[in-house]
Amino acid sequence: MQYKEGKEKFIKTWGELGTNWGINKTMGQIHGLLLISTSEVTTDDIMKELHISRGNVNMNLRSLVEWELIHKIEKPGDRKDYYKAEKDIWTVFRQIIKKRKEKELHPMINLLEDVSAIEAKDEKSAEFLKMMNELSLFSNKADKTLDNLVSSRANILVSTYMKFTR
Amino acid sequence: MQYKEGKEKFIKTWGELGTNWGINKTMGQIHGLLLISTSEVTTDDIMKELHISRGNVNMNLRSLVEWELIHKIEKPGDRKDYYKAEKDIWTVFRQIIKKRKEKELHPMINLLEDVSAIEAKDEKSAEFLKMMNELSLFSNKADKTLDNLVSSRANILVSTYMKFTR
DNA sequence: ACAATTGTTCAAATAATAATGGATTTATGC
DNA sequence: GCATAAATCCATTATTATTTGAACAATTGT
Repeated sequence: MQYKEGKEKFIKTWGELGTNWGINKTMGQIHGLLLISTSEVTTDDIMKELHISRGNVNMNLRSLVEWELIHKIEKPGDRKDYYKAEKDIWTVFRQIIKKRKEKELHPMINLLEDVSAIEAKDEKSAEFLKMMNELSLFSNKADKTLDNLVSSRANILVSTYMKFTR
Repeated sequence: MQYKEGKEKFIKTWGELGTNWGINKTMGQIHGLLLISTSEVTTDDIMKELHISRGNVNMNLRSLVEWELIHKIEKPGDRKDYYKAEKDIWTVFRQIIKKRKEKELHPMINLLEDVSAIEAKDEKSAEFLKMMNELSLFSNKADKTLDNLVSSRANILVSTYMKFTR
């Protein structure tokens, strides 16, 4: 396989993967492109490479920066913006977990707390409360577990471990 | 808050959550409805409750059965199909992990293996291979970790643990 | 101050995804 | 085996999400 083919396959697949992680296809493709770039890239580089419009690139770059998956680099004496990806995979993973926790887990935890306020006056509401309680226990446990994963030095531990288990 | 309101909020939120987990909105809502039902439900029950068409219910019930998040129940002397949800949250979670692993992680692992076949003949391809290797290490580690999570008796352990950490 | 370059916004167009509802198939009781 | 009820399929329609591109704003060098 040639480099070019591999690159294209990777970008395509990375984009598809993104759609399952709260990252849309183009956003994923841009991220994939930056991940394998040896140098910083500009909006025009991306437009040319992925055949997408300036507006699209701009919006998705903003999202990626917001997710802290890429970094903007301003060069003195150059009015272009340059971007480079966070290349530490573990950090990328943690960033995504962090974002998804905010977007998904927390609203659910809040909801479960809210709806626990109903009265258990019959079988239906009793069953409902029972399920809400189980979901609460689970969600809160998951929240804590993910916090550990994200905030801890697990980074180093896993990176080291990985070297021995490939 | 009344039961009815709580129920509606839960179903709505569960549906929205689903969209982030490879489960579409309606599929999530049906799952939510079954999760809090005290008895087995039929297609007509769901149509009435969620105001959606028979075809839609049918398609999504099939997906839910395929994901093993709900079970079909056939009653002798009754030609209707009944459904009930898997109510053990840990099992639900494991089922979703299992499905997503197949759908997302495995294609990625395969891709990474494929593209590792390119030659490292210049800086770009060397960098590319380096990143593919890091992603491989990470993906394979994740795969194994999730396997443990899904297949092991962690079920019992976590359920027990959860009782003490709420 | 002006021209040139780059970045940003957003309404409209397009594409992707999901839902409908009628046609068809399947299963069951009589 | 026939009538009927339920399930399934799927072409069409509706909805939602994404992309475009042109207008506008910001920045910098001259």
